[in-house]
Amino acid sequence: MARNVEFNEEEAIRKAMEVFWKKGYNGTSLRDLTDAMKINSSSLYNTIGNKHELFVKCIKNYTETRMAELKKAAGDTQSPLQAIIYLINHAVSSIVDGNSCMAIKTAFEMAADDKNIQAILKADNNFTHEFLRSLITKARELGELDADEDPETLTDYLSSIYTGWYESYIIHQDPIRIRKMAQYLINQLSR
Amino acid sequence: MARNVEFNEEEAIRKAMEVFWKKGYNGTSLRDLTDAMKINSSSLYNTIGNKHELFVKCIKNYTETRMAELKKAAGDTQSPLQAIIYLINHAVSSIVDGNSCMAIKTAFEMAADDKNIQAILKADNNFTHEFLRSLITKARELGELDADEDPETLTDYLSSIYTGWYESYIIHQDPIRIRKMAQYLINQLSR
DNA sequence: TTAATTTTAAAATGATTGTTTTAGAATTTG
DNA sequence: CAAATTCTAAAACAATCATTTTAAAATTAA
Repeated sequence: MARNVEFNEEEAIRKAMEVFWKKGYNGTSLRDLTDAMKINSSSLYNTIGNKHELFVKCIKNYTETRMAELKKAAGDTQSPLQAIIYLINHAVSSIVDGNSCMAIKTAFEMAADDKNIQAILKADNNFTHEFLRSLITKARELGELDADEDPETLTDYLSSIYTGWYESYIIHQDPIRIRKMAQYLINQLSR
Repeated sequence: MARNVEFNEEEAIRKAMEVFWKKGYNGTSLRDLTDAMKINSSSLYNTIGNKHELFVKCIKNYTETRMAELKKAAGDTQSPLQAIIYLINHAVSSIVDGNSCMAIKTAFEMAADDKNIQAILKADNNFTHEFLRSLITKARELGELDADEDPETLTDYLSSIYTGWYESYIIHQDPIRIRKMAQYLINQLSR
């Protein structure tokens, strides 16, 4: 009948994601995107859709990759508290690596006005929440963690805490500050 | 010699700030601005400057207003710990009011690429830091706060913690979650 | 009042925005 | 191979972008 799509859609979306990640939705032009994806705009509109639809695919790709990574990290079932500490240190590493989190940037740029985007971020958030909560519950059962607060709140508290660390790093570019805040948090949990 | 500027520059900047605050820098067009400011673009360019210069004035206005509010709140010198708790609750109120913080939005949208903006946010951050640190130091001298961690780190920890609460509220729109996280933090400090 | 000067509104600027059309090259299936 | 189909590249699209120009209205000081 006819030929197939020439470019690799997955790879093209990954390229587009990098651009959106760096420049934000409104800061990215369609030419920025097609340049990075190395495809013509007609191909883009034929196979993927318009700018907004492309962005949705990118942010979904981003959150799904993160969820997969989290699942993988779960495989190493050390003690639950150690797993939590591992996750905190993992966050620290990605912060001081310099590229800010795309989900956070997107939340502040778009989620208040764009219910579609908001729902995607919410799903991602809920996944992380579930994941963390299960670790916290296990840690309490094993006596690794105090049982003085309800686990839901502690989960919320933990899963939102490092957003401010990203902001701090953007503004001050100081890895030591981030590491110290993380250590402070870990000390709070461990005692 | 010649006539004076007709419009009130301060008020015009305040109007512009509201637009930037809501839509971000890249999401705001010059027409959005001149419509809100109720001035012609030629007047804008003659008296204030271009879009970026206007934004700088807006974000400066925002941070300066916040600094003034913080100074005012300092006047009520209750116990330093009570002052800290007051500030936490103040943050909660402004979060659940719905308008996200302009400084945070700007940090994630621009500060990584725009050193000028970064410096303004850094100055604002340093001011808050100094303010909080002095409260923390006093609280420790009065025995209201444990002296087990260095005050710099605790200050960093506190001043960055509510950025994640803003994000949580944008995504989940749940005031109770924010209040519980704040209460958890206050309990951590007070015990 | 008049000359000098500046502000203003409206229109024009060229560049860039996101998106679509046109036309032809490529590929698949019968 | 040949017809059908769908892809791709390049150009065109109108709309909007930030910014500037034009020209007249307004205000000031002499």
